[in-house]
Amino acid sequence: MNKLIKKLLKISGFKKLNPVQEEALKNGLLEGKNLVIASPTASGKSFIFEIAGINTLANERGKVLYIAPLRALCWEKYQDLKRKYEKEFGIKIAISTGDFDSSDLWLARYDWIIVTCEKCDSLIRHGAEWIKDVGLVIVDEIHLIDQIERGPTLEVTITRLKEIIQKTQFLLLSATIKNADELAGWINGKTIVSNYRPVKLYEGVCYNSKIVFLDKEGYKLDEDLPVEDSIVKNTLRFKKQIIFFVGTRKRAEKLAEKLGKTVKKYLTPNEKRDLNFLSEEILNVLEVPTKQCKKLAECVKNGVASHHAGYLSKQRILVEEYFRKGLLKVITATPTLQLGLNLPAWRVVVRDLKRYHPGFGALYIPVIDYKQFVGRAGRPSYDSWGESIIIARNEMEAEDLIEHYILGEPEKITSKLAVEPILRVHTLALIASDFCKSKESLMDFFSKTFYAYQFQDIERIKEKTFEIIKNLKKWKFIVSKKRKIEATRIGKRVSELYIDPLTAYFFIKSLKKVKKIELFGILQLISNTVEMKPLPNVKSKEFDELNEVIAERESCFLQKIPREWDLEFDDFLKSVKMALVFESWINEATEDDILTKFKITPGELRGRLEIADWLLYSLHELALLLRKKSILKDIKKLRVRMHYGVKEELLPLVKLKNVGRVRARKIWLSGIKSIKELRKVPIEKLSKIVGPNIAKNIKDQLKGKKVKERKVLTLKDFSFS
DNA sequence: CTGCTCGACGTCTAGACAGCATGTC
DNA sequence: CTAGACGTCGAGCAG
Repeated sequence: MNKLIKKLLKISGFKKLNPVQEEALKNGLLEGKNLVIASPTASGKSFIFEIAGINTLANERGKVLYIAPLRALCWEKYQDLKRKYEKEFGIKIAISTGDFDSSDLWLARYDWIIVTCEKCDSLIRHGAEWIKDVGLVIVDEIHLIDQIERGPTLEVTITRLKEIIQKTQFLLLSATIKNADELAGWINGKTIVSNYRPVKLYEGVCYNSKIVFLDKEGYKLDEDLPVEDSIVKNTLRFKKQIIFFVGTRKRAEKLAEKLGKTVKKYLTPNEKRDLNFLSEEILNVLEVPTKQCKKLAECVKNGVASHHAGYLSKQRILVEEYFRKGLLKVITATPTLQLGLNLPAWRVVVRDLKRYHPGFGALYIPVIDYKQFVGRAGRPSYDSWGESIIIARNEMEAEDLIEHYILGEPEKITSKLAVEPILRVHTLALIASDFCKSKESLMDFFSKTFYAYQFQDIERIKEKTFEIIKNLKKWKFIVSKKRKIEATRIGKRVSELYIDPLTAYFFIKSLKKVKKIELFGILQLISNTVEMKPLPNVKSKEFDELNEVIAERESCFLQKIPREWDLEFDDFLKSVKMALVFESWINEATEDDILTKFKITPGELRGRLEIADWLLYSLHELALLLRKKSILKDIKKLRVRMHYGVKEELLPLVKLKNVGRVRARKIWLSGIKSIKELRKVPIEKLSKIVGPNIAKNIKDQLKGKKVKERKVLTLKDFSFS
């Protein structure tokens, strides 16, 4: 066996290669052959690309580019690779995602670069030179190319990479899908399909108080408990952990609450003590805990936690960490945990197999999703096998579910490229980065996509693209000279800002119209964009109130108010609600106020504010290009207020480090209303307001003249645990 | 008159990427 | 064309 592989095996703590890995080697993994590998989670796909990556670097075949769909996944992979290989092989590993960025210019100096798909797209648009030096491209979770929202970006990004670096090796990693061959055909490579798992998985069904497996003896359950409880009881008797997948957030929270009663009987005093600490930590993530935080904290005391996107990421990370450590026994989750993330449990229960789709009602989830869920069953170094359980109502249903999910074949994946908004974004991007300079070259590009390969026909795309080009011209983002198409200055900027050209068009239209700025109007403008969608629902009770707001503030709006019977009215109403939420935020409402009043969870609010920040920045940049000097300052101010969630009067105070909305308000209330006054206040008095440490810190910051020190942030500064 | 239970009816539903420049309680 | 859990509100009943 190759010396290098031996060394890598040792580092990763494996004894020998598994069948999938052998297969990959046989098919030219180290010889630069393109491969599609379709196998279950935890089948050792990571190790395959690690071998390929290190080999590429060792033979100086160029950089390695790793693309994953989630920031969390990138972060996990980054830490893992760094720990294992950076020192050992003297290679430099970098991460570049929306929240962590090893400054783009420097990326050229790194050997192995980890990015999200959108970031990769953005880097290409900004013309990153080092892309040319990439010798191996690894795309993780490639089956997401099927997703309507983000798949096309992935598809276009891969196509562009293929065009820029034609000799480069491509390694596509996928969940088990039906048509992996098609993907392989597209990238002109070979397919490796396998069902190998390092830990044996037994898939079963639960009905009539028993769990039945296909190829293993089942369990009899307590009949006097609800199903979920008796499954948990059965699990805890083996001293094992379990994850439940359910359909909605509410159900996840509810189930966690319910299961606490059963779980707490199995906790040792030590565990109870540790859980109380954890509970406390989870409770105090916010200035004022919301009802939701309190509920989660209560559950955690019993060794159970729910997990979904409505929580703050810090809370989620805590839950994941302590489940991994074995302290938490049960997680009830929505599909947040579907992808990647190393969070296995001995047992996985898929409780809700139907999910609601607007306009279609409740539909069964795809087999791929089911397989991804149960892929988490079995912790490689702890369990000698894993178990997954579907909950059925009766024997009849159980048989159907076994047939469909356990024995069934995963679906085909199909290209979703012909979807308008995304095609619009990419058409402009292709033109703006001079990648395509005519209709013909655009069509030539699209003919190299997975869509074209799969359907052998790009007529639909052609039609849509021509329509899009017409609009982009109308909006003055592109111009055509003779047969050539070119982006205008503003078109280029729009493409770089990574916003939908349609959003940019609305922004520009509004900016041209605006004379005096109305904050509410701006807030509504950024709320009614593609980027902000899907907007939180308007409850029927809120309807009247919102209509009143609309009437009262009629003059604020930058867009024309649609009529109640217009199609856009629904979105308009939602955007007004969103604007009200933002307004409360910058008027210093707490997260709990917002949760109570608008039913928007802290996690969701945080997410929206992030989008708002990005859109406000874009709005500012467009105003700059339009020479709307008079409103630049106002937009900037609004952006800062949104960032901190403060009224205008606190703006001077939040400029200080370690002073956010809470401390700033405290200081202000004590009568200190400006930096000037703050300088005069004796440190003793300030200590009483914000505590001695912070007081000293503030005073130190004021010592220096006006010079603001800029710190170059490295990733070391972000430690998660 | 008050407080409770029950059922009919109505309501609501998963997730998360990007720009830029850096730090809350 | 298609679901199902949960909240709300009013009716009906006991105290």
